[in-house]
Amino acid sequence: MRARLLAAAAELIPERGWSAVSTRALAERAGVSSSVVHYHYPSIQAVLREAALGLIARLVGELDTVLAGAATAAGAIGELLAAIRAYSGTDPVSLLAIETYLAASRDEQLRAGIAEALAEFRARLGHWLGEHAIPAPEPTAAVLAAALDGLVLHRGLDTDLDSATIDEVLARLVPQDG
Amino acid sequence: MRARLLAAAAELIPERGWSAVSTRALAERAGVSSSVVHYHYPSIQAVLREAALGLIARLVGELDTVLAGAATAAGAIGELLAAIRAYSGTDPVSLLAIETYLAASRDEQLRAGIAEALAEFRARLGHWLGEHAIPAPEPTAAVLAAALDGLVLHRGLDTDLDSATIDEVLARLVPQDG
DNA sequence: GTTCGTACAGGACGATCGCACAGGTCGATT
DNA sequence: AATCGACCTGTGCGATCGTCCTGTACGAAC
Repeated sequence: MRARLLAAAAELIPERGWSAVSTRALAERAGVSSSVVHYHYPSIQAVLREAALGLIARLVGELDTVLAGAATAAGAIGELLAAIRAYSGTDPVSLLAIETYLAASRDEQLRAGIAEALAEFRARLGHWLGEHAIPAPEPTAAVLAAALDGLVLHRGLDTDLDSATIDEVLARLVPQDG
Repeated sequence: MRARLLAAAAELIPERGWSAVSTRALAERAGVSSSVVHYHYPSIQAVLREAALGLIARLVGELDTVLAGAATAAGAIGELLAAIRAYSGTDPVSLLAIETYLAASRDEQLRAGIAEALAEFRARLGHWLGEHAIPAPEPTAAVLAAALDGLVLHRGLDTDLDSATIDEVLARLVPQDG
């Protein structure tokens, strides 16, 4: 039942906004009484936090499988862009991620969790870039991660952001010796 | 008095979150009765929308003065990074901007307004890049704008993101012939 | 067969929400 | 002096909020 509550939270946060997810709406979506929420969790915030951090962790975990499909650095950019192509900036996953960024500014526990996930993402990406002879791998990973998040953010406002030219521009970030 | 309400909204949106700004809190911050809100505006959403779009427009307007201080493309990157250095990702302006992005997904009028502002930002930046012989200026401007927004977003979680190395990495986006 | 802990339902608490409406103050107009 | 419109206050409506409290169904333990 905790899983059903978490799934309901993951649906409602993008729909209504973090601070507008109510106990009753959450329970109704999960198909249970509103008392169940406070039986399993001390507060609404705790449900939202767990649901959000769970999704973020899954997103970070996807990085490895994405990078596994790329041989060159430019190829990795293409793979990364292809991976975030599913996130239109208006889909539930994108919105939930951004909502979590914001809620983290008002919830220290959430901030710590998401900061750890971001650090892990950058560390893995930086390690991969270093292995593929990209100069300054860690800062490059940081800029790349920020650019990917920013692109998802902007794609919610301009759906033209997935043109092929974006790939070429973003590939400038990973200069190859050859 | 409308100005006082808008100023109060600009304070409260980052503090509480878009959907958690109430009529009474808004009125109290502005130093008036809660009825004043509905006297000047048809709804709370209308106040938040006007306040948010006003701030976004001011931010876009800053671009020209920033670019005016740069001669080369790499110099422009430095100026842009210096300009967003004031936005820590946890300051009111950053948070208000991100809140507006999110609220736009639930408010078509807001979405149209912010999309127009973003288009203008990219057009101006793209035009400047084109004048300075950067290849593919428009897509470069789009990626650059996304990267800047993403960097602000991530700086809220990792304050190390303003190291000098970021400048060099981001400067790869604007290759010069020489 | 009785006891007991777990997992749920239902209802009620005071607080707060957006919004509407009736009155009141006050400078400008006639 | 009377009138008017702009602007603001106070109050109240019904709805919804988070949380707590009281059952109750039910399988496991003994």
